[in-house]
Amino acid sequence: MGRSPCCDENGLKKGPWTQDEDDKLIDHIQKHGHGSWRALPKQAGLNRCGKSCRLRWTNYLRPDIKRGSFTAEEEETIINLHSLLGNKWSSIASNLPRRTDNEIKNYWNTHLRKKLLQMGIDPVTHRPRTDHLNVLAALPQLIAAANFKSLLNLNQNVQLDATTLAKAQILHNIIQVLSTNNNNNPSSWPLAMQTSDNLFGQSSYLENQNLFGQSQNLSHILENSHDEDFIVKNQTIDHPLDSFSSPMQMDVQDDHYSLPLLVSGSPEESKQSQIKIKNKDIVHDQHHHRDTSNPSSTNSTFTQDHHRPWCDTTIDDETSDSYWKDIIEQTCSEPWRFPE
DNA sequence: AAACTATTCAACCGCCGAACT
DNA sequence: CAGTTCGGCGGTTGAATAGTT
Repeated sequence: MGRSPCCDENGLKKGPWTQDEDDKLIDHIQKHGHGSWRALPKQAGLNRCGKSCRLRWTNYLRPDIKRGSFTAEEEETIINLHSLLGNKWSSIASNLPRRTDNEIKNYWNTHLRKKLLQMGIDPVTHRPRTDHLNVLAALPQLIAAANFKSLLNLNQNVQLDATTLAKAQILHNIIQVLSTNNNNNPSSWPLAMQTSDNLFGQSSYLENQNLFGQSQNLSHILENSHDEDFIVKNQTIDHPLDSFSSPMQMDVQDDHYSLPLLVSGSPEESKQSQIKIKNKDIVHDQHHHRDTSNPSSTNSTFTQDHHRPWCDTTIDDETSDSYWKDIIEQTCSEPWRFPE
């Protein structure tokens, strides 16, 4: 079956639409409706194929289209629906009044997908990534988990592999530098990072014995977080990044240790709230009861990525060790912004 | 100021299923 | 019933723009 593309017809114009073409299309549809898209171009005096006209109308000229930035609610809706529907853009669009599937698709590919990746969430499965990038992206959660376990005085005999340790060391340096450079002067970071001789020794969070003293594998911490010992009700724990930010607490309720609910604002809102860490940012996701045997596989959606200095960097699916170099470089080139 | 790189998004491409002939 | 047409969908492209060196 199938058919040849309608635009293969001789002499039909392709590419960006002119104002004159737009006017003709709008005028024709307002007067006669679109009827048969194939017949429309000739009737409207357009040297375009019907498909091109339909696309132009449905994605751009239609009067009921809402354009501009996506609201936080819209973002949340898209992410939630995408976790349920996958790349069913038309279905997702049907739940977002006045937004087109094309716009949602573009927004996903250019903003939301990256945002999820930066949070260590696989944008396809909507679950935490399991590759080494996840260790970085989910660092706050991982470290919090480690601290949490330490608080509970658990003893674990788990090997920490050298690679993970090395990466954690780099991250520790980064965070330590951030914590000691409250003047927002990124130019001082590289030197500070190079001269940091305080590896694992005095950190307020990395001196955690379970994490480094007893060589607790980071991922294993989460994998084992369903242990009964790991379940605490109605407690809050200090976030390990407290040393350079306002206290962040994890709400631990209902026998769940929850990863952050993922809700994100529009680009404008994200800028305003970037790097802002507040207690409310991490909440128990009561709407997504995940498998408690694997807390890392939360089905929660995204909230804010501003608790990472590398939040604006792009992390592709393809990974390599050079990534870590890039992380350091990017971290040092991007100013850390503190809560206002 | 120019060259280069990264990002955005409008538009196109190719495929599919339903309707039509 | 087979072939054709059509509308719709998701993936991809590439020009325009913004940012960086």
